[in-house]
Amino acid sequence: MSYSIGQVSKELGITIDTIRYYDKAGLLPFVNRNEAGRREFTDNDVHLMRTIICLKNAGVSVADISIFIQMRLKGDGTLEQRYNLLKNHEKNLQQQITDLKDTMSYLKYKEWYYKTAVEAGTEEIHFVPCTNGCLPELEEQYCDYLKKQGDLIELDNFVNVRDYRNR
Amino acid sequence: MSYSIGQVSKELGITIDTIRYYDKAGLLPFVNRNEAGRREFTDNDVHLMRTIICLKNAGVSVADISIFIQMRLKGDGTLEQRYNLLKNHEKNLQQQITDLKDTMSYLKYKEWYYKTAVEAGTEEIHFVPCTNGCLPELEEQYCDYLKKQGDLIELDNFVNVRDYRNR
DNA sequence: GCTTGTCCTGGAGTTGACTCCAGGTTATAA
DNA sequence: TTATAACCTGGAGTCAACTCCAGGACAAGC
Repeated sequence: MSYSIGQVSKELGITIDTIRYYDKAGLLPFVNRNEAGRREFTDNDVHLMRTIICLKNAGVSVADISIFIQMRLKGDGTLEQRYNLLKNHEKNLQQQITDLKDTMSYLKYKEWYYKTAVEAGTEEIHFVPCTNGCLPELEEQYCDYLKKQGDLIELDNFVNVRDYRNR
Repeated sequence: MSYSIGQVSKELGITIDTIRYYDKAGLLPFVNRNEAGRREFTDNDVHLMRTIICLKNAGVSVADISIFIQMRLKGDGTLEQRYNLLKNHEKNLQQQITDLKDTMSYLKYKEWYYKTAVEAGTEEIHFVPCTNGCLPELEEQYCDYLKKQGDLIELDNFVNVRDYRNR
């Protein structure tokens, strides 16, 4: 049993053009063709493509994934290299996750900022009078708000982010 | 006290060209110039730029950040719109974090796959004999490994990801 | 006062990851 | 059997986000 490019496209949620682009870029050397030259994908091919998409989601470039696939073709001699490549991308990924969490923390602070401003009807409640600069105690006020909410995890995270940003 | 574009560049870890690009794109209408036409950044400007970089890290496009900044210039009438814009990006961000965590889970599985293959000296230990396809019980083996390690959180996450992928 | 460094603008070039198109072949359904 | 749907290739186009460059102005150290 095999699948056409259109079926795989639907299954994986990526366009036909993208699959062909990946093929051109050397990401799919394992996909066979029928007599007419059309691609025929096996279940295993689709599984491998899920791994490729996973690496993409992890922020690995098409060029790097291509290197990984080329190593795969070379056999067992490259096992360790492949392991190291993944380990490296795990580090990147961990950093990305940390960054996004920090960004989220900051975003929540900004949401609080705008929620309170909307309630007050003006942004000025956060400014030093007669300026466009924020009050120095603003972040402290937000911490108090988090404490009142009992959100100690977010509080802890925000304090870290704030320390970093004001470094 | 004010800073030159070069100082800000170092402070924020982005290039001078990128700062000028952001300015051209309408992200920095608040930055003033001196008599000679050079940009002079205040502490508050730098603080605002950190927020812009934060939004960038959250995956917000330069065009969307520009909209946000334009709303800021329009004053209190846009407070609610700004809050909603942030709330929307919070959703995106939460999705990104979830995706990255799932990707991480899958990456760890692949690392285990390669670690065991390296130890065995060949990738074939994971294949159905005489094929290039993986054993159907492979993921189960990994689950057993996680259980033995006592890593029940990762186990739980991996099972979810696996269910989704094998949907 | 001269050299070297930092800044300015407008605009062109680059990169990565697609996305689209022309022109053609094969498969399927009425 | 004929239309239309799905596939093929090579190559051009697009888009976002930079990145670089030419040509010129101002600043700072010696």
